[in-house]
Amino acid sequence: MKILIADDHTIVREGLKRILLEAFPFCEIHDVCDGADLLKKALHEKWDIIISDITMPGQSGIEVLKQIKEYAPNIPVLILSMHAPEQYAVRAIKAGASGYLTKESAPFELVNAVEKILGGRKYITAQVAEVLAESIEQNIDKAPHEILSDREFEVLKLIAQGQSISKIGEILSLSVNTISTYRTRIMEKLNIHNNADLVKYAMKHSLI
Amino acid sequence: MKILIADDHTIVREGLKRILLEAFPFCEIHDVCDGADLLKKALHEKWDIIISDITMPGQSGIEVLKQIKEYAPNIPVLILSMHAPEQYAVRAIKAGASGYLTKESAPFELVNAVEKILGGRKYITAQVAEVLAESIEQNIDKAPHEILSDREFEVLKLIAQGQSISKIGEILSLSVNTISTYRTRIMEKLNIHNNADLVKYAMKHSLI
DNA sequence: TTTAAATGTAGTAAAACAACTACAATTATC
DNA sequence: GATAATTGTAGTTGTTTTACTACATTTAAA
Repeated sequence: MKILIADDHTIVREGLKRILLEAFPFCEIHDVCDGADLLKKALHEKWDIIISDITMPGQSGIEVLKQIKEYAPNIPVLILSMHAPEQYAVRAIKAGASGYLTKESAPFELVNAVEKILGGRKYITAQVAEVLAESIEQNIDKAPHEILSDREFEVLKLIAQGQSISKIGEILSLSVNTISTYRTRIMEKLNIHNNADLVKYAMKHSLI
Repeated sequence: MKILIADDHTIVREGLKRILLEAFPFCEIHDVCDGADLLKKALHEKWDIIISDITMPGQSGIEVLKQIKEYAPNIPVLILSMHAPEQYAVRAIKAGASGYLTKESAPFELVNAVEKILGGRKYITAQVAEVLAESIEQNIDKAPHEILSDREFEVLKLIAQGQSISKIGEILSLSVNTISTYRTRIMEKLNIHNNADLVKYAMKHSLI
């Protein structure tokens, strides 16, 4: 059995390996530390499951997930994030993840998830199920930022973190103009008129 | 040997345990998941070393660290954080930490750190040393914004309110370049590198 | 009481950004 | 199943911002 782990924190990767090896002593585990490597490795070798973080240098985990799903739809991906499900679970599942766990989960839950996913099923915790259910309801009762597209959301967070427009362009490998367009659309959608309010918005909604 | 680990992410805690047990097979490791438990456990038992995250629910790791150092100054504490040293290392060391590592470090570095600290020394990486050195040159007893000049303070507030540089120039009837210079000086003094952090700073200190 | 640092102020040139416009590909909606 | 809206993406152009540099006044330190 081959498992691929993606996480930018070495300690986390190494910890994960040990947890998984304890449960699956005969599995072969590889790891990568950013989105680019993840994509490369995911497509060039055969894996039984990929376990990936969301926030990594370079492309976000969701982006990479989409690409993996495009080119290798059969590799199941379990997202293991630090963020509460409210923030990313829906996007992750929509992008094709087989499960969404937070790093607050217990190891046995991780192991359960891996087993279930290897069996061809999805692993949806009660918490994730709840936000999924909610997300199906109308946009009316959504927080404004939930109507942002994936890219817009990504850019919102980067701006709120203090990244400049051009840096974001670099990070996402997109034209500066594209980022600028996203920013404009974000501000329209959130009815906000400058970066400062955008930062405040992000703080208020614990997006950063 | 008794080690106490504090981190809010179960997976991280469990991973850490395994890494440490591999290096120190006979040690006894306990773990807690928030600041309150950490403090309680730290003071009610005897530990050879505490390894703690910074961002935890409830009190921050730094807060708890200060309290531990107040009541049990002899227990060495190693801070293991996700944040780059620039952000927290100085505060951590000042609060009495014996070392500051990020989760990007390799396991062997963690083990090295633990060994050195158990030997009664401090473990300071080159990166941390650098920010420490810088911090000495700065005025750290005052709240940073207290060292701003009047004009600088005025500009800080306007920026944090979302005014653009040029608008501020208009408001204060000064050249745009002048405002820009103030902004630069503000950022130098507050050791901040973008408007977003400036907004966060202002919010944190209730300046807006 | 010199000397050094901090403050208030701008100019210039280069870099970054915003505002439009545009268009193909999705995705909703009717 | 056709039509409208949304999303992902950029180019062009004019505006804003930054990064430096500079300099006269205050203020603080030796």
